[in-house]
Amino acid sequence: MVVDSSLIQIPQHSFFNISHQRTTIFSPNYSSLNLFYHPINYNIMESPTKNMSSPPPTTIQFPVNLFDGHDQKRPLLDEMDFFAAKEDGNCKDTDERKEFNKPLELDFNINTGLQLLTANTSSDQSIVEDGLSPASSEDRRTKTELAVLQAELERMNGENRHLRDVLNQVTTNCSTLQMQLTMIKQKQQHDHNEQDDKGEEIKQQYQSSQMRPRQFMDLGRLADEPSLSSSEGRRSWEQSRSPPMNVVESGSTDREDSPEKGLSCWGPNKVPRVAGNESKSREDSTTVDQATEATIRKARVSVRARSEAPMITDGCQWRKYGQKMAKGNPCPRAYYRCTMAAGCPVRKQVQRCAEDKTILITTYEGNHNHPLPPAAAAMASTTSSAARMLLSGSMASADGSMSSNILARTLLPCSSSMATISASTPFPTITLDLTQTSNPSQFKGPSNLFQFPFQNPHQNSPTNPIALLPQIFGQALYNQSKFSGLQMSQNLSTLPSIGDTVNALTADPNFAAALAVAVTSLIGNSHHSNNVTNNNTAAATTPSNNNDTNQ
DNA sequence: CGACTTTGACCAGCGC
DNA sequence: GCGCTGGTCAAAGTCG
Repeated sequence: MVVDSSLIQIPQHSFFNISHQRTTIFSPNYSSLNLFYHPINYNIMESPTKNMSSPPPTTIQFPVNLFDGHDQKRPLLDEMDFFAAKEDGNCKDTDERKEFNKPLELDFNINTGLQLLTANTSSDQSIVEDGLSPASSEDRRTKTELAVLQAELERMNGENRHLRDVLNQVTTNCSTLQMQLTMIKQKQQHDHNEQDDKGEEIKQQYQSSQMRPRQFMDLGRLADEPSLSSSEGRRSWEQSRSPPMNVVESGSTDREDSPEKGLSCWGPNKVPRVAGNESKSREDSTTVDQATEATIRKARVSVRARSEAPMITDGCQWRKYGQKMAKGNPCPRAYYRCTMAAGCPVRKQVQRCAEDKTILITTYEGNHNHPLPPAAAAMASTTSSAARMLLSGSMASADGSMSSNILARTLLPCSSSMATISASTPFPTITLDLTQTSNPSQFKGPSNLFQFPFQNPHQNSPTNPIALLPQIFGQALYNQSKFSGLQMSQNLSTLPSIGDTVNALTADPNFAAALAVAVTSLIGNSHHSNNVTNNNTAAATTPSNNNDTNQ
């Protein structure tokens, strides 16, 4: 509602009572002034912090800042078409309106940049002191309660966010410890078996079968526990042909200082350079940190997901720099590098599965050296965690691959068979298979490590496996085939914070109930409200477009 | 015109 | 040493 300051003039100490389609102006001089909105031109300027598409609360009172330099002896105003004065061409001028137009010609300034929900309480106080009706006092009390509830909402929001961060950190640490414990148990089990009555031949077979996975295990130790680096692990690594050996230069890493930091967002590093013979002369001088860094960089996370789109959207910006026909696959493999920051070493490969072309295989490699948007951070966190679990993994099996029970439980709580770790490739690779149907009820666990940070109402089909993808990856990996890139980018850039609010509101039923009571009490004062208004009011009250909140 | 994609060339590692 | 393969580069083309 845009009120031109030159249109109407209302005496001091008046205030508005805005309800749906009607605005009542209470004034000591006038009994009441009812202003009927033009339904079609219902356009209210709200605070910039609020959603512009959300209509105001159904019933709002706000003081009117007046200056009265004109005739106070105006006729008693009863009702008027609020838009008649501005839209003469569109409205039929009744005699009644013409009567009203006379006083509206007086200059008057109403600031309706409506801070409707954060009204000045001091002004409210002045209203009370000016001797208002009991009904308005009741409204003021309701309004105050609403303000208190909003403050409480914000406080709980922040608290919820903080607790979730803490929970994620604790869960991550727990997962790491769990894997390390399992690693120790398995090692002890193997040692015990070796000490029993197994012959040397069996022992050699076991060691042979363990060779490649042990590389990862030892390197994982290097990554997570530099002080525990074993010479065996280093030898295994140095005997490997993996390119990380050839790392000439490696940037500093923050992983040693704070593993959680590395998990929350891929830390910075420099682009390692592969330089054949040159690096060989430096092998002896290669530090553990460099090997670790190279290992982290070369560790790959492969995501299998059904998608008709040529590439899944993960929140990052990618630039295609090559395409090759891979052996044994009629579909070409595309190479992308991250372009969100100059020199970002992160790259990914996108290729369709040869057996099932509806499956899109995306392989990530490297660490981002720049801040990430929330959606990309969620993705990066997931893949980084997967890579770290891979590098610290101990779930070795005799066939060269690793069973993924623990990894699946920790990384992908929704499924126990989605994650596999492969040692058959030159680089340690973890594959997250999201093409399998999983039980959506398993997502309901209270402390999943990778809770979906926000939801998209368009894709919450629990029976659709692809719909589970964003829930796992914070929606970053969602198949974009059904949405435009613009829409998705907007969602990714704006929804996380909204999602936090949504989660905060929906997570606590008591809070939701309290909020519902507050909203109901607010809108209950309006007798002209309809369902649409109620919904919009709730949307304007809650700082998000919460489609899932049951109120 | 800048950003991006395409595509052939180039390089390194590996197996024979 | 040669060929194969994966990965990358960079010039040319395309697009908005």
